[in-house]
Amino acid sequence: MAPNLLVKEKKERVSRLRELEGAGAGFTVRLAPYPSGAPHIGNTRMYILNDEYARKYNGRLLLVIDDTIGSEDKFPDLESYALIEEGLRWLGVKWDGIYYKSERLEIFYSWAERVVQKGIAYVCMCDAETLRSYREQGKECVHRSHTVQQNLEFWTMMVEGKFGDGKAVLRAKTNMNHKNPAFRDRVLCRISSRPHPRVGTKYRVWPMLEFSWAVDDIELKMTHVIRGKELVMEDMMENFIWESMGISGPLFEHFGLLRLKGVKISKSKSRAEVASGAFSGWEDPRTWSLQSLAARGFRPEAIRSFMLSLGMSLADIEVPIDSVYSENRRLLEPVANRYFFVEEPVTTTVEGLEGEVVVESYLHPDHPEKGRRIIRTGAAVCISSGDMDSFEGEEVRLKDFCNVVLGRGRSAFKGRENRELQRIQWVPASDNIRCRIIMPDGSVVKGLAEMNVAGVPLGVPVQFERFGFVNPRSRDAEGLTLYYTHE
RNA sequence: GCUCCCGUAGUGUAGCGGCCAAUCAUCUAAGCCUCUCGAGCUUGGGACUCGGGUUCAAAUCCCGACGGGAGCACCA
Repeated sequence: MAPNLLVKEKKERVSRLRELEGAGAGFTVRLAPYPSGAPHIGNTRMYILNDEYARKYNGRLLLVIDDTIGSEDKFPDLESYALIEEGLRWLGVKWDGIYYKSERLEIFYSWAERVVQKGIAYVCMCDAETLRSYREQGKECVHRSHTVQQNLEFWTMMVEGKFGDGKAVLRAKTNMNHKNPAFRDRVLCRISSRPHPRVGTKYRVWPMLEFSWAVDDIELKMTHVIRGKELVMEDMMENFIWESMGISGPLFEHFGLLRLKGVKISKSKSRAEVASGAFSGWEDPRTWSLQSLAARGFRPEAIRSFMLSLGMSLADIEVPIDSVYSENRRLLEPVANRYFFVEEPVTTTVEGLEGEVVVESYLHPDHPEKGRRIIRTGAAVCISSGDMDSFEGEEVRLKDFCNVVLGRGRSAFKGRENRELQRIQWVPASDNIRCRIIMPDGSVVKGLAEMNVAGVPLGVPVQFERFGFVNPRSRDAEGLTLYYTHE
């Protein structure tokens, strides 16, 4: 190959994902969201990486809804299934098949039996506390020495409902003296009679994450598992089970923990707030759900390129949310039309101005071909109270219109020629549209926009000059409701 | 405490034995441009945690220290 081609290729390398060991034909990975609320920005790293690797290797991406029974404060709900698919579609993630853990209990049961038969799992009837303290002490309990036959019987009793909730669990027989206390005889299956949104009370024994995956990573023929590194312990469990059974499983790949500075996400809190009405719904920006990002006018590609820029680094990182914003701004900036908006308006009348004035400006200063916008105004205009506070008594330019010495109530006209003055946005006092803007923290900013905004299409972000990008969402008699995207 | 992981500019990231007086993005400073405190253009700023070792050669390999993070749930 010619050397100049090599150089070119090196320059075009734009955050290319590193190669995965053993990736090739048949490459299969999976996405395993848990349906306890809408998917949020924090979940997208896992989504994007799996999706992107599946594309890179021309492989398969399976969507496996991880809807086991969960816990007291983390349980599946029906609404979330749809929210997940909707969110993923918006993100541009394409899956080649969808599975539900809740439909695969029989498969887990048969594996559980095999595991018991192999002698690498036993039914333990210690309560949670005893179990934990024994694990800490490295002490074996009496149940550990039961025979395979006894364990098989106990297991059958578990499945048949002879034990109450929490009265028995299936545990892996790893090693109670394992140097890593977290690895000592972990629980594989437990009993919960809580009704499941899809299968009700049909099943009472549910697998833990690591066991369900020890099964499904084989059953669904995964070649690789790309997951956060908080799950390395689970890899160890899966590997233990596979090794004990003499089968080989997929390769594990991890990425480090990502924290977004300026973003606090709690799915369970969001769910509670959405349910109580404290949040307006899953579109409420405070949920940081994909639905809310869509409502704010984010481009899914911005999320994708941001996540890809982090790569597969194992380091735990904290990145300011502004990095995501600047990624999105890059996409919005060239296409978003510009309009005037004034926050908390105050009226001032330009003295010495008669009749109606027609003001023309561009929809986008960098793209004159997009056309012009026209504002017809009288002498009375509204400006934001913030600008009034800052510039009262000074000569400023009402952008594209005229220069005035700003005063409360009345301003003195200083000519229309374009001069180098502080420029401020304004709207005609008589002809404007009321706007309410939902801010990322859930607060509402009220103000007035020029009338051209009234006809703007919903769902297409625009820029309110010197205010920020906003996404028009709905229109009613009260005016326009928009979501604030970012600066 | 125990186990594991990580440590390149402010924040991320590339590099993974010589081409590195270290890439890119963001950030930041100045200038140009612009009827937005936007965008664009130009120029500049800023980093291999520390200490040993291996080697002709180390950001890259080894050891130790220090710092950060995660796991130690009958959640995922």
